[in-house]
Amino acid sequence: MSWTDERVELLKKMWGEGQSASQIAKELGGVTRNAVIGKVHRLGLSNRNAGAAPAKAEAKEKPAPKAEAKPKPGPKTEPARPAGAAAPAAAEAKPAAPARKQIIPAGQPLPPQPSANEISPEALAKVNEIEKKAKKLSLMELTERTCKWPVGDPATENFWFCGLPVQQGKPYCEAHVGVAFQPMSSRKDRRR
DNA sequence: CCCTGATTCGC
DNA sequence: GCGAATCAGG
Repeated sequence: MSWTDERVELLKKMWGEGQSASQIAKELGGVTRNAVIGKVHRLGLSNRNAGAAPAKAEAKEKPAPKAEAKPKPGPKTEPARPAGAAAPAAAEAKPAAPARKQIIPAGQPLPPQPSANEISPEALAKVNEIEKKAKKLSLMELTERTCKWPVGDPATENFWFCGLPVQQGKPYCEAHVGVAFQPMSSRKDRRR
């Protein structure tokens, strides 16, 4: 595969969105993350920060900068370099969820959720919290590293998958891993 | 161990 | 220019 215009464009786009090199590589296909990173650097867009945190002051090194570089030969004042400031990742506009109270209905045919088991109350609270931040992805939007925790009623319109970054290895995000993998305890009364 | 980006350097 | 290998973190 070669770096065609399209591919480079997608690379720029994704990198700008903060996607990781490996994700981009995967998306592009035919290249490794190394290739992506290499390209990113060659394109000179390694800095994902444009005009942010110039705090650091490093003007040292290069004791003999022979030729004098004229940083601003132009007479006009330049705004430094807006570079690819791009969008700072403003969260997607939430489709103003009409039915915001999607509290899980009573023990319905819900997936793994141990319903009101005795999971760490904290864990549950945590889940409720992150579910607000959930990406609310559809089945087809799920990827290798998006939390596949289902939320809502599959038979309803307001059904989606968490979609947050998964915990490495697991199929769920940190919060959901917390409630998904419980050391099955409570139900120890197998009166079979 | 999984991952991340950064750099090097032979091609 | 390209990207595998390697490095340096998390």
